[in-house]
Amino acid sequence: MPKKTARQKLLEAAQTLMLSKGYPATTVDEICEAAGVSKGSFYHFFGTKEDLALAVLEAFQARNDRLIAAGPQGGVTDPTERALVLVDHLIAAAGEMWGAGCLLGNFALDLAETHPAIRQDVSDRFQRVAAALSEGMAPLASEAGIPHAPSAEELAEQFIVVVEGALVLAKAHKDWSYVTRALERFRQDVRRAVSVAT
Amino acid sequence: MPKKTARQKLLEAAQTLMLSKGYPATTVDEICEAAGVSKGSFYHFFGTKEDLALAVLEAFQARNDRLIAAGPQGGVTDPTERALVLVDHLIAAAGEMWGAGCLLGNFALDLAETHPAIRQDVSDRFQRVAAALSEGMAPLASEAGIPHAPSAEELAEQFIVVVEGALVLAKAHKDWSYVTRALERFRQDVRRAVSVAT
DNA sequence: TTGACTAAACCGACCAGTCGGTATACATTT
DNA sequence: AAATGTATACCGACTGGTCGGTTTAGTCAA
Repeated sequence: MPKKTARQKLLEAAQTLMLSKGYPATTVDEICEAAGVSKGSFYHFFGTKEDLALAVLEAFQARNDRLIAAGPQGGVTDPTERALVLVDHLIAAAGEMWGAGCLLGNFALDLAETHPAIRQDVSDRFQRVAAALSEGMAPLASEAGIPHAPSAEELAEQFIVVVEGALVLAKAHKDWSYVTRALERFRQDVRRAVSVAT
Repeated sequence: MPKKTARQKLLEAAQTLMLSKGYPATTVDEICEAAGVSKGSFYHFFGTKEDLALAVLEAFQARNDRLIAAGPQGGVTDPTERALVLVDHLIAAAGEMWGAGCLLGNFALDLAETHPAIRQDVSDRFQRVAAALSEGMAPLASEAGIPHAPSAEELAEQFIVVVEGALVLAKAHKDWSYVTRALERFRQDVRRAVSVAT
């Protein structure tokens, strides 16, 4: 069982570098140096740079899945309340999940046209989190007491849209508060659309 | 009369290529070939690839400014109505403005860490459109008949967030309808936040 | 012995940027 | 009107360096 170090260090170094500079600007040599690992090792573990990117994507989303599942919404019994707690938790954990950016969004913009396999992988992963969030937000949709209220799928989709868009602005302005504000507005929009106080 | 051909063709080719593949993956040779212009010409007009990127950015935003200004909101007298017409126009013209993506967003994610000058330029341009939209949306903020209603600045910021985020998803899924839906939801959110019917 | 791993030299493709040169147009001089 | 100067547009082979990836030669632990 190949375990602990080299591969893991490569994944972490690659994630950091690719989040900050993007995939094309991150060189294999650079990743190896940052990980303190030889290039021979790199190609022992990953067939190509693209393979590494897919593995990093997997690790990135696995971590976020864990962070979402670790929220307090599990302990809430009332369905509507649980959905609202989920939204609050997503917002509270945003820094941990996307503090350095979102690999899915970065890769989508960078590689959609040039690396079809990565684009497909990113697309699938977006679908998966959309489905998961949609399930968690379902009570908010059935609750809807207002005309043109969005479905659970729409709420989930809009959440992802807001996160990705806010990250773009945060990076452009080097100011993470764009994310905080955008998510807070999303929170208010959801509550208005469903007519829940606060 | 300003000269017509080579420089202009380079700008157009570069815009198309950079929107689709991103800045780093777009080579100078490729731009020259697409423009039907020699490399010598390229470096006659632009000092570096980065200079070209800045020029393309300028052209991109100039075009969008024109498209926004060309909307029907100018002819509306009632302030609130005019602001709502502006929002509708932005959504209607989204395809023309961002049908192939948004250079500001692409560059922000791609180049923020590696090309400080471009990042600064993008940041300034985002600020500029935010200010312009904010001015156009001001009546909606003062109208606010609902608690926690967003300010005009917040409305403008959220609009940009939604556009950029939706473009990320559209590219990931190769499906532009993500933009249409996200903007439609934004429209509803705005009207709810300001309590205007429809 | 075998399989995980290191170290570094190496390769071919490719890339941004350079350089020497030609072409045209329009002045200025003779 | 011819000759000359000059500024700008434009060309494409070429250079120096970088990148992803390979190869070789070896280390170390189970």
